Amino acid sequence: MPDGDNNGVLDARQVRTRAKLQGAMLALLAEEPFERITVRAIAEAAQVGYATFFRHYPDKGALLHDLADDEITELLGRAAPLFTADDTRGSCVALIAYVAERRALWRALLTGGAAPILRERLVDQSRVLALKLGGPPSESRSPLELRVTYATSAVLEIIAWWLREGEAMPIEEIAAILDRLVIRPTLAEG
Amino acid sequence: MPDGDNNGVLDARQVRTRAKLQGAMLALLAEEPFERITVRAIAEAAQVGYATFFRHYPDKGALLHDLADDEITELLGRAAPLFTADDTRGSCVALIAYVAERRALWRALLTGGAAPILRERLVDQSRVLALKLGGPPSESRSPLELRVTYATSAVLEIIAWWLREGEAMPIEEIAAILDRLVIRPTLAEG
Amino acid sequence: MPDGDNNGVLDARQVRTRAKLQGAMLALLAEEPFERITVRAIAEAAQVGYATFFRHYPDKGALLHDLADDEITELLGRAAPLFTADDTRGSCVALIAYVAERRALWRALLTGGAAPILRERLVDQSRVLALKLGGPPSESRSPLELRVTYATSAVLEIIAWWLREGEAMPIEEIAAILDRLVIRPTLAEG
Amino acid sequence: MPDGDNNGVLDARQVRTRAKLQGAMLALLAEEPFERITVRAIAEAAQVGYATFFRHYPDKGALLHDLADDEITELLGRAAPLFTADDTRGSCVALIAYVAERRALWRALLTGGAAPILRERLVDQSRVLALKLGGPPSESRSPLELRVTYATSAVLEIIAWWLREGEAMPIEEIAAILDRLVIRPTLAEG
DNA sequence: CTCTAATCGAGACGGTACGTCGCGTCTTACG
DNA sequence: CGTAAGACGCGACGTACCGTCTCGATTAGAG
Repeated sequence: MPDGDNNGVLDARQVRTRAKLQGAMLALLAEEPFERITVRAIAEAAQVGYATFFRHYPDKGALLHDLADDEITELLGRAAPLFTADDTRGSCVALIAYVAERRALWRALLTGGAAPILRERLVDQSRVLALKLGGPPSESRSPLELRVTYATSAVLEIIAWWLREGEAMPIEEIAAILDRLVIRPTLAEG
Repeated sequence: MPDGDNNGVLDARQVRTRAKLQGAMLALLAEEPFERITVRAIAEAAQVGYATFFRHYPDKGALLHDLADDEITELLGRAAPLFTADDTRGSCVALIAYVAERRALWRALLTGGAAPILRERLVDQSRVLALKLGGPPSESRSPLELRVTYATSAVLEIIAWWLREGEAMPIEEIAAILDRLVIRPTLAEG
Repeated sequence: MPDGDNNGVLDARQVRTRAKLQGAMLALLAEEPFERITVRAIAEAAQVGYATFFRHYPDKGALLHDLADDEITELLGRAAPLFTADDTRGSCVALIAYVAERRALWRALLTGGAAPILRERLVDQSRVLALKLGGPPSESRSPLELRVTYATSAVLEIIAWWLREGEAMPIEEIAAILDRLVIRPTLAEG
Repeated sequence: MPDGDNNGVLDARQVRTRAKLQGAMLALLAEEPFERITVRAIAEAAQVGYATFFRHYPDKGALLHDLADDEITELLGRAAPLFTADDTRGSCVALIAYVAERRALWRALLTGGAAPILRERLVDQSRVLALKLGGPPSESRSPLELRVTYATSAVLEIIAWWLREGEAMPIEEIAAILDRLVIRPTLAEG
């Protein structure tokens, strides 16, 4: 939750400023690694005073999370059925289609300089979610934690590859690959 | 290749200093993310003058690579058979056993703050290697690039998990999981 | 002259606000140097909105002058007889008695953080006044400017000392000292 | 005593840098009030990196004191005889002559923006010195503290006036005025 | 075993980004 | 519809780290 939140009521100016900052961050992420993006560059790209940045976020990481956290939650919601639905293939298509809708955002987040951070956060959230949903106390051949970590990471890797280099490949095809390479083996292991 | 290289002939003092620097880097990596490790901290931990660091490496990234590159090459050499040998299960065991031998090193590199950097470098090297070995002009169901990216990342994820949290699990077991979750599906896809 | 002046006619609210601001300034001056008093602190101490300050004064210096200028004029009016009256001793007593009446104000102004500013302004005004009154084209042993500067500064120094540390000393005594140390020598010089 | 002092042993570079900083401070003091001189301006004028300033002084006040304190001590040493010697007139001449020798320095310190700070420090030091020398337990007509405060301030005022506006006036003349206006009345009071 | 050249410890320095604070302006939401 | 609250642009602050540089003081390894 962003800083300076006044009971969720934001001045119109604040809304505008945050939108500008988030846009600037996304734009810069497409160009260089997160660590090398300076707050000054963000402020400049956002056409916003340098100090103003800190009136909204304590550091650039907070801006990234403000950007990403809602999206992560949404994505995880779409990914959960992969491992619970009967029609894994269809779930894969649905997941990829969702990412495709927000292609620009996810390309910046997953193929840009923030990828490692996003990946870590997604894996963490997946773990939390999986433990909550829990399944039966695991009589599977490998620990739940390992399977979640693996599956999340692998799904992201494949999506990232597709966003980065496989734009020519149709959604159905990448979804099928995802299904065969990751989802089915993981389910078989459970 | 490190700086100050005098035809590959190193003064005894240089050898000592570099060893100290590498040891310090490994020790620090276990505690905090690579980005937050300062050259000053490395020099201090290595009991070495600050400027001395720069006589050996242009920056801390170079030190990390000097540390890691030989290991990466070695690891890739051990990993290649996974996808070529008949006995994938045995290859998995061999790979994991190798990692286990150098547990301290690989734990620092794969579970510490440098993990994203190492991962990226390993994936890159894998791709280079795979394209060089390059099987027949691919009649497989998914692009070689994708399979390499996926497989490398997945193998690393599983090894990292094992080093981080699965120390209780015997080598054979984690190797078997690796085989079932990653290697066989990838081969099936090829 | 303060801002927002509407032909010298002030809304009752404006009068109240300015009084609050002036009171706050005086209170703060007793505690810390003028330069370190922030407009925010003044507004807060005055229980007034931050922006409201600027509706009354362009900056904190203007508030100080609004506070001080009338008093300075009054004080100078009382001080002028020192150098013109026959009974210098009585004039000294009158001057000190006047300061004593407004002890709180003058203590804040002369011994607090604004002292250097006040001193400079008083010396300036003295000079202006002296040149206006300007005796005969000076056949004295030292320049009028020097004598005025010296005398003003010295009178202030003595009054400030009395306000700061000499509260035990009766008005007559400090007045006598002032007379002997400053007034008589200055007149003898003229 | 300046910062970073290593047993009084200074690197040649440090000596150079401090000299540059002090020169820059003096130059700037001649132009604008101390409070409005920025550290950035000092560093730039001294042709020195901004951060380097802080390696030598914690703030601009410390630089000013480093500049002034030795001079203050020296000046006080020259001023002490004023109140102890038989020949007050000669002592006045000696004092003014000393100031005249270092005219540039003292003009910057006493007529520039740092004047209030210098004045305060000088008065403080005078008080310390006077209490140390401390004549007989005072049977005088006014408190020693008051006389010291007055005399120091008055001497400074007269010197400052001379440096600021009275350059045409010969040393002997201003010394005589100083003697008549301040020294003799103060001694008479003691 | 000696001498000479390299390496080293120490740390000052110019530079750049940080995050904070205060000013004075200008917009906004609310009464 | 006016006014307080406070967001904003600006720019200085003091800090941290980078990578360069100069000093002497060791110390290795060639002769």
